[in-house]
Amino acid sequence: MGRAPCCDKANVKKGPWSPEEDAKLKSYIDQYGTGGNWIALPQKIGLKRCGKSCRLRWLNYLRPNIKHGGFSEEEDNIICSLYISIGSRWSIIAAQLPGRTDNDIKNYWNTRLKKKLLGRRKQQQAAAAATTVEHDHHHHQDHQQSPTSTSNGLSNSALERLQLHMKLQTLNQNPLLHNMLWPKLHPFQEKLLLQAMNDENSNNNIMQLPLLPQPIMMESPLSNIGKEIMINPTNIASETMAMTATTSSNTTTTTTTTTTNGILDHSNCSPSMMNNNNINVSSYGGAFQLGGGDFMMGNLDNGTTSSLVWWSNEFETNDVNYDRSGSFSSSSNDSSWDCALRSSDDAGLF
DNA sequence: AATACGTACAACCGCCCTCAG
DNA sequence: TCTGAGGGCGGTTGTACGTAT
Repeated sequence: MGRAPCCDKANVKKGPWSPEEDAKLKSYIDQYGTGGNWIALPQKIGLKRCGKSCRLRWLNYLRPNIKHGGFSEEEDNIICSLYISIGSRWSIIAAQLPGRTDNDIKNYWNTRLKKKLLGRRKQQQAAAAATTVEHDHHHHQDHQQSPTSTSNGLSNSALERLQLHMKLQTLNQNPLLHNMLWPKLHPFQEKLLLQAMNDENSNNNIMQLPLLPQPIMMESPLSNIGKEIMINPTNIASETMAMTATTSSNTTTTTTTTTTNGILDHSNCSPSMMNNNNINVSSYGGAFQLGGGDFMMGNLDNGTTSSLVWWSNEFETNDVNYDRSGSFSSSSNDSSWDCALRSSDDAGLF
């Protein structure tokens, strides 16, 4: 059963916003706020616009401190690492980049960054030609039938992330991703990726990529090796998770903030992977072991900032598998990290 | 100069989730 | 417990602008 439309489509203006409309909307919200009801807003102001359209215009363009264009290399790195880790959760990625909107990042990724990293499709095909049968150019036509997945069940996003992952492995000195090291794919994951790219006629719709049973070894120097980052119990079940861990040389202080639907929440809910609430930065030379759980992690380290991505199949507690993705960032005197994690359900895509 | 093609980005569509009643 | 309105989100489209032929 369909839903009633949120507004009278016939009497609503669409298309680009005029400066007058912008001014009306901005001055009203500056003065009175949104009132928590976008649908009613345009009527109050006298705008012939859908409430959703007003919301979008405000969030993506009119609200204060919005940045447009001019993405920095650091922002590129964060977007890339988060995309590999959590996929197209643009709102979560945007939350890590102050002043950026999910729409902006999504557009930037689709139109520029993806091409910058992966190159053109023909180049991808050429790279894959040694081991695969060329078929990739059918993807656009596939949209009618299967807009979000390949015939073997891997989502296009997951496939793209795998391709990106493999591509980055081959680029020891990618000028864009300076000093960035990525964990290698497990041979079995690699095999499945190639199979996914080859197997045009496969009917397998439940393909899952297994996780590695051990941490990835890497050689990236990381200033925090040997230190221990304390993480307080955190409500993992929250829609969006944000944690901040602050460390200093010998003493460890922890500030943990969990955001549940925009509301700060410090309730107790410790996932099994965070044994003793410790994230132990082990001597794996950039790989991290976390509470003894099975996980993989990659990092990028430019000397002052390290960004980590990791995923685990131990992301569960109280017999509940959480299917939410989350992210946390931590800062210390000598480094700051931005991390993203994936739950076991999603991890199969990687 | 005209046309075709490519790119960037604002905006829309429609599905999903949350939560109040 | 159920229902539906509103908000959030990702995917997609429309269009202006730039570049190549």
